[in-house]
Amino acid sequence: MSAGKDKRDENELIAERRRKLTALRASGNPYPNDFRRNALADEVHQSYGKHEDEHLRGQAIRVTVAGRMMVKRVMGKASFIKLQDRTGQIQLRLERDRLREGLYQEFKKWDVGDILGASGTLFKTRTGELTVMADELRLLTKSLRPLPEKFHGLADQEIRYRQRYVDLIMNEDTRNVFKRRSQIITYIRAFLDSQDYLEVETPMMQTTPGGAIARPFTTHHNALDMSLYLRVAPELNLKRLTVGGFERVYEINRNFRNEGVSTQHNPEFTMLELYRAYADYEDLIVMIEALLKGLSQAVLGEKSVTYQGETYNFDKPFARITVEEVIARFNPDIDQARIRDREYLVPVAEKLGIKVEDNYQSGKLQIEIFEKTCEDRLRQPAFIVRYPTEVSPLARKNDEDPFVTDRFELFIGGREIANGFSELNDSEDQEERFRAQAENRTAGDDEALVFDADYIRALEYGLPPCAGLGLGIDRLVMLFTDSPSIRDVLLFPHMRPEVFD
RNA sequence: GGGGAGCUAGCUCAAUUUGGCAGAGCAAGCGGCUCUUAACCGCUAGGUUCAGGGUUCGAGUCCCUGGCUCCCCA
Repeated sequence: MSAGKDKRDENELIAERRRKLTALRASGNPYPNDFRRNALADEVHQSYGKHEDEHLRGQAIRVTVAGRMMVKRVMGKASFIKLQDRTGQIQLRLERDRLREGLYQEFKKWDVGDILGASGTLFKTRTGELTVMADELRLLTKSLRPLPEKFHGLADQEIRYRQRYVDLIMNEDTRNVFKRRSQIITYIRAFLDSQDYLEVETPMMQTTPGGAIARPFTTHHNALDMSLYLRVAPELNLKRLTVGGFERVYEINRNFRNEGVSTQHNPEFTMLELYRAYADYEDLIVMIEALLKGLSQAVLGEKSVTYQGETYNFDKPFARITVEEVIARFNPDIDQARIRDREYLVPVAEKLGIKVEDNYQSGKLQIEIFEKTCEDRLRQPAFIVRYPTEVSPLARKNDEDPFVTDRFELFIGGREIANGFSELNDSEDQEERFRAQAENRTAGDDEALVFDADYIRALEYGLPPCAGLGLGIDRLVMLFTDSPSIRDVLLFPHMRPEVFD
């Protein structure tokens, strides 16, 4: 659709507007920046919407507004138009005889999409719509490209994503998604700041991919002539800061993972990651429950959220169940006594269509089986706990059962929203885990962790006992905006390049 | 990576079982109209049907290749 479209874009409609622009240039500046408004659409509605017409006219309340003209209805010597600003729309009535000589004639040549400023007094129309009777009117920005049709608006998904500016002009729902996204992040910051967390920023470009099991992007630094990775997680740096004495830190920022693109995945995505000293994963579970409950209340005004027709409740403590228990629950045929037996699990996994690699031990097999058979059935908020040590190279082993770690993942609506654990602060144990990951990497697993000698050195100075958490902001925003695709909550989702010829 | 759906005027969409003059509404231009709400009335103009190739007397439609988007699966 978009390929090769640019040339034809210079069509008659644009040519006509360009002619108008040329005429405007001849008689003045079509892009002035000396106009200042004193009212926003929503403020005007809030302050005066309830007053009667007679009262409004008696008060002669003057306002000066500005915005993009979204509606233009000319009826001879009078018109109604609507201006849209960041708060909404306000109607204006223009009458030829109330405006400067000749201005109404000029206005009739202006187009929907142009940005205007106007002053006048408030009244209400016969149908009760609060309206500004304008006596001053200026063109502030000439628009050259026609907006989508006023009734259906912009529906083409591709254009909505590629030309988000048009989507934002046309679709209030889109504007509301991104306003809510901002509210959510603001709430999270306030929540953490109130608990004395320190917000930090750590490098996005690193010499190792960072602490997560994921495939990285690589880039190149020209002056230093060296390869760099875009981080897959800030985890190791944030724990270095915890070693340094920042006992409560967090970062809300981008991670980059070189994976497929889908309704759930974008190559760059936003995570909250936090670390808290003298706390374990159970403390974080309690914290997340409080965070989500408070967030829901703050953003939606209630303690539950309805997503794609299904309602999730944040009011009660969330379910907690171990990985092995949840596998048993959804796979009653599996022999629980042999759930750590690799020889037993391999054929079970293969029967499920899982491609079993030689280096998969029973923990990895458990997780593959879990992902295949359990994940999307976890609808109400649930913490899955005790992840196998094999797949948790940075998490603390459980004191009683070293096969598993003190780790959880939070699932809502069948999707992983958060991942957290008590941190591994035994440098010798960590060194062994890195070596195991390095072996996997040598065996061809390009998602495996890279041995990070400086991180071991940091741990050797002493990482206080602590717990850490990663929470996917995009997925959280999807949940709280009822958005079916991650692209709907990213202002500029990743797209293949548009071809301009 | 595999499967399915889609791409027609600036926008939203049509175009008959089985190939036969590519249309409407909005937007635009001109004219009319001093309370409209997708304002209304009249006239006019607007097309590389995603791109390239093929079949055919004739292709938006059928076939092949490619591009981009969406959805499902891995």
